[in-house]
Amino acid sequence: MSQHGGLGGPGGESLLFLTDEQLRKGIEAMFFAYRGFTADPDRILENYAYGRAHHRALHFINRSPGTTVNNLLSILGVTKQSLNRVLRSLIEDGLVESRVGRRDKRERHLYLTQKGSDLERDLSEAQRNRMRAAFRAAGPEAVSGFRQVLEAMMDADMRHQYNRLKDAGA
Amino acid sequence: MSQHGGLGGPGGESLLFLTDEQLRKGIEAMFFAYRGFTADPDRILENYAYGRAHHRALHFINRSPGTTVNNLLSILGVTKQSLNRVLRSLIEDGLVESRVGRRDKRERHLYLTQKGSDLERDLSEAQRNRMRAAFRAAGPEAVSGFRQVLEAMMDADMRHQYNRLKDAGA
DNA sequence: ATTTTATGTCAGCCTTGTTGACTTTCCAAG
DNA sequence: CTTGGAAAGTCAACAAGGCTGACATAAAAT
Repeated sequence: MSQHGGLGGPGGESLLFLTDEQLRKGIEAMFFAYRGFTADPDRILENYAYGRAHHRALHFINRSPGTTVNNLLSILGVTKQSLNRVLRSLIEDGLVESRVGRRDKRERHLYLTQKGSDLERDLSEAQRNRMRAAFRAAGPEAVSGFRQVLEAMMDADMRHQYNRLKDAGA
Repeated sequence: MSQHGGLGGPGGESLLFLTDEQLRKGIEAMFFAYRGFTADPDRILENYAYGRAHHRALHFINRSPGTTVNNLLSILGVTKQSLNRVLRSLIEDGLVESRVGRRDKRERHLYLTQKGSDLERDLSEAQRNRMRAAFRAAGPEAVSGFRQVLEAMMDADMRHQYNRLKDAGA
């Protein structure tokens, strides 16, 4: 086993926190925290015929209005069939508008309608409230560390997606 | 909108990091990081007839050998029917042993067999490797902040479960 | 003119969650 | 000792949301 920690050998001071025990705590923290992270939007979605997949679509369309289907596909990391099922219901219900591209007419550009924007706001507000409470409780330095670790945990291509979004909105 | 930040009014210095923009970055970081978090075990599980649900069961049985079904139920937060399907296949395939309770014979105490322990080790090693790389890249202080924010993000009852596990293993 | 790309759609499958109804076992209170 | 209720397991039916494969259409690119 890779049990580091304890005795401060050469470089030991930087390995002190990397025991399997510490790593397992991190793993379990991710597991339990993610449950909390999704709990509030999930509760709201129970009142609709929508699930987490719809929430994700609404979030990223709101985030990048006019985004194409292909773009959304690569961000969400699902198949087009899977996404299409979600988008179809959102379009039918009038939460998302799909406009044919002007330059490239094959593309569909996605926008939230007022109705879609309203639901997105409800969902993200619930999620932001929890995030805000957690950030407030932990403090600014903890928040910085939180983000650093999460960024380092992403796959490289997802980190690029994340950074494109991050920079676009800032 | 609850756009704080900017101008350092009364208490402004402690709210500087709580803009909706910062919160949204935190939300997206959680989303993308969780994908990375599960990616490696998922890849291993493709070679078996198992999924994430089996991984979770193996993890927590390994974590608390002899735990009862009810106990596992409350940790995993699923229905007994859902867990039962997973446990049944793990028991049939000889990865988990279910022993009738000595004091209360209604209870089943769950243990990993050698085979179950082997798979659990593979899965958790893959997950730990990523966590270790992220922790190493971010540094000890970031790790502390990471854990603080995640703990604050959990539901209260999940935080209790987490702490019981945390203390037991330490 | 042909190929590639973007999108949509149909059919079918899997995992993993749900509810409801029911049985068996067995501890514990009356 | 009987009975109520808790713990566990099972069966059936269903839904969300992933997946693959096959196919259609329109439009861009070559």
